[in-house]
Amino acid sequence: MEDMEALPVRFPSRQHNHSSCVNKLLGDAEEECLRQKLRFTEHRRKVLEIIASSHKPLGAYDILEQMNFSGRRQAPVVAYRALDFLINLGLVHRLNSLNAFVACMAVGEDHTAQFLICRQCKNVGELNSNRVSERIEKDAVEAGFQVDQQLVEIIGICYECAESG
Amino acid sequence: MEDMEALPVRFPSRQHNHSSCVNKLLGDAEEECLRQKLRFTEHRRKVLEIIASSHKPLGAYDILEQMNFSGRRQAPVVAYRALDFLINLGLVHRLNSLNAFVACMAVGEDHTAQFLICRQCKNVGELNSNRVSERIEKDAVEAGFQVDQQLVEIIGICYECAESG
DNA sequence: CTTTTAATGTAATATCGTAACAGTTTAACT
DNA sequence: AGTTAAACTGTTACGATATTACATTAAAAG
Repeated sequence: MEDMEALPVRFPSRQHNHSSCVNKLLGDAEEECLRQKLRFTEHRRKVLEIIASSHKPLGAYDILEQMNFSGRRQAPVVAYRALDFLINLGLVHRLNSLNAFVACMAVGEDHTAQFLICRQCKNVGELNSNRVSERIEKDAVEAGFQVDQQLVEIIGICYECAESG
Repeated sequence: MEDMEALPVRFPSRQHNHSSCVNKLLGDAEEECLRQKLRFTEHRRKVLEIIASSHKPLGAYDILEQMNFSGRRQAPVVAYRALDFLINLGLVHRLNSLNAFVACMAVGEDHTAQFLICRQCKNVGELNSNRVSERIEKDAVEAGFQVDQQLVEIIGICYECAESG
């Protein structure tokens, strides 16, 4: 018997409005930092803002380029430090197959994420399937392996790209 | 009801003898190249040999270092070209989370692989669970996504490391 | 108001990967 | 065999990604 619960999936549609999700994410970040007594500094806010403004994955150096507020070029490590922070907080995910970063689409939902990477439009969605993560966990354990972390990246064609040929 | 078939998993044990699997892999490679009329050149043989001699993932530059047969240092592109070839043939896998490469442990079995990466001993195993790959495929499709490729890397502690504390 | 912890600034460098192009070898076809 | 086409190699240079190290400043805790 299949599990019948709805499958939580988030894939950005074309007419999707970014500004609302940017605001949501910034709010979540502030809240979470307050709760955990962490500092949501300018760099961190800026990096989160940049990432959240794109559903296409951004490289660290792309982000860096957009950080030139003061006309001054920042050193790479500035971006990486902020990214590390945001990743630890669960606000940003790293896509290993692309060396790139995306904003989390399911903050605070205690989710395990599988990433859906469209090789045509380059958008990235998040499939939050507990069935997948549990299947992986079970099979790994059955194989004698204790799981700490799962990295699942699924490459293919998203719905909208498939529709429009 | 669970699927009761045995779960194919390959994780190198400590007393594992490499030389036999190196030979097996080289044989498979030759055979496959003959079948597909591809050339199994010196570089390709050497790179496969190097990778197969380690169950720990090797970076491209680690491999390169071991390619100094003629005393001469090879250019990086030499290693990358051979790696591309071997990956396309399914003899070598790339681990995206490590920027590193491992020999395939299930050549010719038409498998989908999930990698088990022990963060203690650094050995890498291969879980070839169709249940996992099918679960991913089904859930992605249900989410409107057409899957071309799955990347699954599982990080944790292998059986032997868990045993020995 | 001092201690100590966290974050930043800055420079340098390590690591990973590819582009471009000339030259050579191998295979395929008269 | 001789010619052509395709694949592979050698070499240089460079691009892209990421980290180390250390001095300085800002914030929180006592």
